[in-house]
Amino acid sequence: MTSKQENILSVALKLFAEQGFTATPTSQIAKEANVSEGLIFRHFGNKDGLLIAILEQGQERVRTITDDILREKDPRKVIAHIIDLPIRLIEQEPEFWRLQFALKYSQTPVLSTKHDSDSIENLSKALYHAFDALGYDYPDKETEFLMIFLEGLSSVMLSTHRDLKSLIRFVKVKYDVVRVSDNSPAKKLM
Amino acid sequence: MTSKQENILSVALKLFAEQGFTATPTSQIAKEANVSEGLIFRHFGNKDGLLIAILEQGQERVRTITDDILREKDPRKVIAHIIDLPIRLIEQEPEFWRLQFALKYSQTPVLSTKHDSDSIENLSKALYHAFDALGYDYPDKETEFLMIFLEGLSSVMLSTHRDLKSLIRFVKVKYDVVRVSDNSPAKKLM
Amino acid sequence: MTSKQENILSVALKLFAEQGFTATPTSQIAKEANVSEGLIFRHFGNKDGLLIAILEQGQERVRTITDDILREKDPRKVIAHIIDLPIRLIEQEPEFWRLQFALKYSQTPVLSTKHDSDSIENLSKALYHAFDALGYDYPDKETEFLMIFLEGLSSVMLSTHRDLKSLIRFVKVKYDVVRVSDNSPAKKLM
Amino acid sequence: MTSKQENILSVALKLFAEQGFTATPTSQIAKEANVSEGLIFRHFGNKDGLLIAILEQGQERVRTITDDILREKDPRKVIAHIIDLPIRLIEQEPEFWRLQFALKYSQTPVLSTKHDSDSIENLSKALYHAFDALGYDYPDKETEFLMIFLEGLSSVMLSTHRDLKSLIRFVKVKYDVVRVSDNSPAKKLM
DNA sequence: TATGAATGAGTGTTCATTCAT
DNA sequence: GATGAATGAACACTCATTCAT
Repeated sequence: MTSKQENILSVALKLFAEQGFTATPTSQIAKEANVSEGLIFRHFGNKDGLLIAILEQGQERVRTITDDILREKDPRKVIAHIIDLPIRLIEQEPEFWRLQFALKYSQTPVLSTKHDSDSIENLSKALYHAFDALGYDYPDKETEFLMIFLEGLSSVMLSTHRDLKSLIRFVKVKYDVVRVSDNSPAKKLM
Repeated sequence: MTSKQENILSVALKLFAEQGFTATPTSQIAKEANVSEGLIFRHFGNKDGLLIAILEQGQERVRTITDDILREKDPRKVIAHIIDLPIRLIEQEPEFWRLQFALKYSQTPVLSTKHDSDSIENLSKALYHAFDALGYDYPDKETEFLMIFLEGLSSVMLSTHRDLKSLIRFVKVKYDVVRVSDNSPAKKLM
Repeated sequence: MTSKQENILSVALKLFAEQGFTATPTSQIAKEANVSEGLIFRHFGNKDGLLIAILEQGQERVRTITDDILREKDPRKVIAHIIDLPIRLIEQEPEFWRLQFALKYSQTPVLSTKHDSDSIENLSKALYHAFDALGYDYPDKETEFLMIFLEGLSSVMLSTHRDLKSLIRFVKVKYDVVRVSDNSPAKKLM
Repeated sequence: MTSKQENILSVALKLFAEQGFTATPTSQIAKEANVSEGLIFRHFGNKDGLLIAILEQGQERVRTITDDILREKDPRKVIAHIIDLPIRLIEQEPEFWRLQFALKYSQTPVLSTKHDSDSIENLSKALYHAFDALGYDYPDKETEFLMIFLEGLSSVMLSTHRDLKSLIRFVKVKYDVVRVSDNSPAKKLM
């Protein structure tokens, strides 16, 4: 991968995230990447190809993080890590995730890219096993519930500037996956 | 509002939801609404004006539903109704909500329409009072948590075809806002 | 001529003068004249018809002024009056003349309206006779020269905001058609 | 400047002069210049940009002629050259001047191009010095008078097909800036 | 007489994509 | 590999004009 290629990729990700995929002309990408417009098509075939390359590159980076979690054995730690996942991922590369969410609802046929469904599937399984190991009555429902909450959490993180750190701690306490310091008022919940 | 105007509005909502706002040409709207393209601009000024008209019309219908909930006094019923809200709203007009979510991430400046932030704000307050009345230790956090879950729930309902009825029941049981039938195994959770 | 018709005519003249004929939409005329757009077409057939009505109405008013001059017998007074003509006409209805000049170069096929060529022809003849009566060697050339100067004068009056009063006086002195007061320095010219 | 660019420029000048700026669609320019419509916008940004390019190109050519005059020292020759200017300029590029005059009255905001005001300003100064050097009592008025006549002369040349050669000779004799042949009757005027 | 909803041809402009160099 | 001139199919939008009421 030449430096020009990298350049195109990172500029395009930034612009797609800021302005949207369709609203970003290839001419603007070329200009801001200091590259001729033709080069984009030489390397990525067409505009969709460019988007796919960005998505694949991003998912590669995501996998390195989720794989870590999947290796974890302690069920409480699994749950805690998964609760931490949205904030970790989004803080690491907000542009990629903003684009990801935008595409999800954009009805662009390109969204037929595998998405991140594989990773999600694996995380769901890990979460199920964790809830099961901890003796939850309905580990499947608990899994679904928490995963959907995290989906919402990601969504809110991306569309507002709210500080969600304390909420995340609250959730961990709720699931009893964090050591509660004595001076913390969070003792009995629900 | 003439019948042609109604026609334009409903066709546009359908197409915007299916294909996205920017990806839908006004020419297509005109053709499918059996109307000249110029008429769209005569009535709504420009394409953004058409979108805004659709959004306002939809929010009007949303308000009639949320207003009902805000009149409810029993805290358990408030919570139950709010949990039911996503499925109620989305089943009633899935196209409107698909469009709403798409716009949220589309970076289109048009999304500066107040959104449904007013309704959400009011529902949050009602939820807070309900949790407070029921003696929850951290009603603010509980509110935030549940609202974000519901955000995720809506998102999932729109992007997949999963059946979420049983999950919703599970959540209601979790919050103890539904009469649990004897043969139901859901008694103690978490 | 109903009051609505008058209204359309005067609003259209104003707008045509300010923005140009082609650049002024009939919709704007209708709105500013508090009249439905259809009415314009009912009365004047089409947009060109409206322009022609404006032009004819204006030329009627012009003729009443030029006819006065044509009745004058004293050659010096004829010349003086004709020199005064541009400023008199333009100060009286600047909008009409701005429109007239704009049309002259606009290549709009409508410019084939007789223009004011009749009046100009008659004024030229009167000027010729005046110069002839005063013993000018080349009354035809003098006439052409002065008429063209007045054309330029009109043009400059319309396109700039220069004060041309003193120049006009200078021209009258040049042609010896005004009583020069003793304290005036303009005694010998050229 | 590629040959296609030149092509666009010359075709556009011709059409703008013949039909007017607003009345000439870019599609027609493209067709007659054997060029895709998009190319016009690639090179000149928008239709106004095309007009500006035409105007600047024309003014460049004008300056080479006026600069010649400004180098002249003999006051009589200065006056004679300036009297000759309209016919020289307009015969050289009638289309450019027809366009220039059309724009002057068109109320198009594009006319804010400096116009040829610089050149005119300089010519006025040269004329003033010439009249001054020749001992005219009111060189400023004489300058204004002649400049305005020339404005009218240009206007008439563009809007009619009259032959103005003999009038121009008459004017030069009037200002005593041309050698009068013996058989010419024009000796003393006014 | 007067309205205003409706039309449809056209206008300037954008943009992904191609291709000769 | 890399450029940038060139294309052509769209696109949002305008506007004179018609017509039922």
